[in-house]
Amino acid sequence: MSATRRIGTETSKTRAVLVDAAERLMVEDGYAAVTSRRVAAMAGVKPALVHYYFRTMDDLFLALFRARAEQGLERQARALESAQPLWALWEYSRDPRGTALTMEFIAVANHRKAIRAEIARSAERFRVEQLRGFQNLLERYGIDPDEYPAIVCTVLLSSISRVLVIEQETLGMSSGHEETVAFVERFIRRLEGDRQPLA
Amino acid sequence: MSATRRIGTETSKTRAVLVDAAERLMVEDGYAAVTSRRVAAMAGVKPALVHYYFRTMDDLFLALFRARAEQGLERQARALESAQPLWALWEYSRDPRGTALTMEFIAVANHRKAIRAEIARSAERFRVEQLRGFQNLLERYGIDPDEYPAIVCTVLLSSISRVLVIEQETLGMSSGHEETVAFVERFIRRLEGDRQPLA
DNA sequence: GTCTATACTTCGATAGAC
DNA sequence: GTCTATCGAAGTATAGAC
Repeated sequence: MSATRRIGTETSKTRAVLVDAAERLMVEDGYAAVTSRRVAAMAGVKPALVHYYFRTMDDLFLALFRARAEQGLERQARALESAQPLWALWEYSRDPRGTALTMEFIAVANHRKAIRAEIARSAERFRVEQLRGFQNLLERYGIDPDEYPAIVCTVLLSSISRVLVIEQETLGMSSGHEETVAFVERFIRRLEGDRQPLA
Repeated sequence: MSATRRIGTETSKTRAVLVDAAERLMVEDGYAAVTSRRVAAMAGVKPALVHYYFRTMDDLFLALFRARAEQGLERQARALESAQPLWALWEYSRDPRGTALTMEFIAVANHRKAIRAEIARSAERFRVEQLRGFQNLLERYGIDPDEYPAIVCTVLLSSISRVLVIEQETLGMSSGHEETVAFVERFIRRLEGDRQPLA
């Protein structure tokens, strides 16, 4: 391995295509399916090109993770600023694609130490941002913070949505889901009324 | 592949050692680390022996899964029959080892279709058994089933505990955990009092 | 920027000796 | 029951031509 090995630019169109292909493989077939050969095949290029844009496969995983985490943070911020923040956040958290990706990355974290730190840092940031939003919200809605602390609401919301999505999407299992969704939405409705259709 | 290929007995001592090795690898390094070579190395035998006891690696995954699922169901049943069922179930659900294994199997399910059905069936069984226990419990404790349906309690308990364990064990992340645990245990304490030390 | 060609590793699986 | 030996497939990664 020479120290001067060439690497493609980060703004390349092909690079973005490779990241998208990696994402599709990861969501549909699991992280073990994200190999240079299969990513290249899905993108319609040759495997060597993957290594031209990403020195190692870890670099590709990290590029994908960072791109999606960035988008996720923005989406969460928009949800918190919307007219019905709880509804918006609940819907966002139940998005199957994002959760499937998150779960695969957590699995990756279990055996690629280089990636674990990045994921942990990002997860922490999601939580902190969401907590900040919840603190404002619960105060606005007049919730007693001793009875329902904002941080607890944050953890509960992500826990419930995540497990529901995993069971549904990955395992095709849904017993108790309808009732749990109704239970959560009863709370939200009490605070924000019925969900208004988006403009 | 001849149709008469030899296969070792299910009661073999070595076979059990191989299953244990597979479990350790899976928990510590993720499912991708469970290869015939590495399992054999950890068990102190040669790779060919793995294929003598398990025709394919899928067979090994399934054997591991079934064995642990069986143990888990028994443990859950004992928890539900104990003096403080909610406390016992809560503690059982927060066991790190079991959850790490569960998460890896869910990741496996995403790309090994043969294993998905088995996991889904097992998860369903856990839920049904726990639901049955909760229905008795909540009635005994005088909980209004319209306000807190047993099935919802079941889903909530598994969701919260699972996400807490993943974040803690896999990512080393713990913000909000203490508060969430306190929140859950406040409910349990209201129904079953303080946790009594085990005999 | 993309390719061909290739080195090296690890994997699943099997046949057959002991 | 356990081993040696081995095949073919698939993986990561690199050098160098175009």
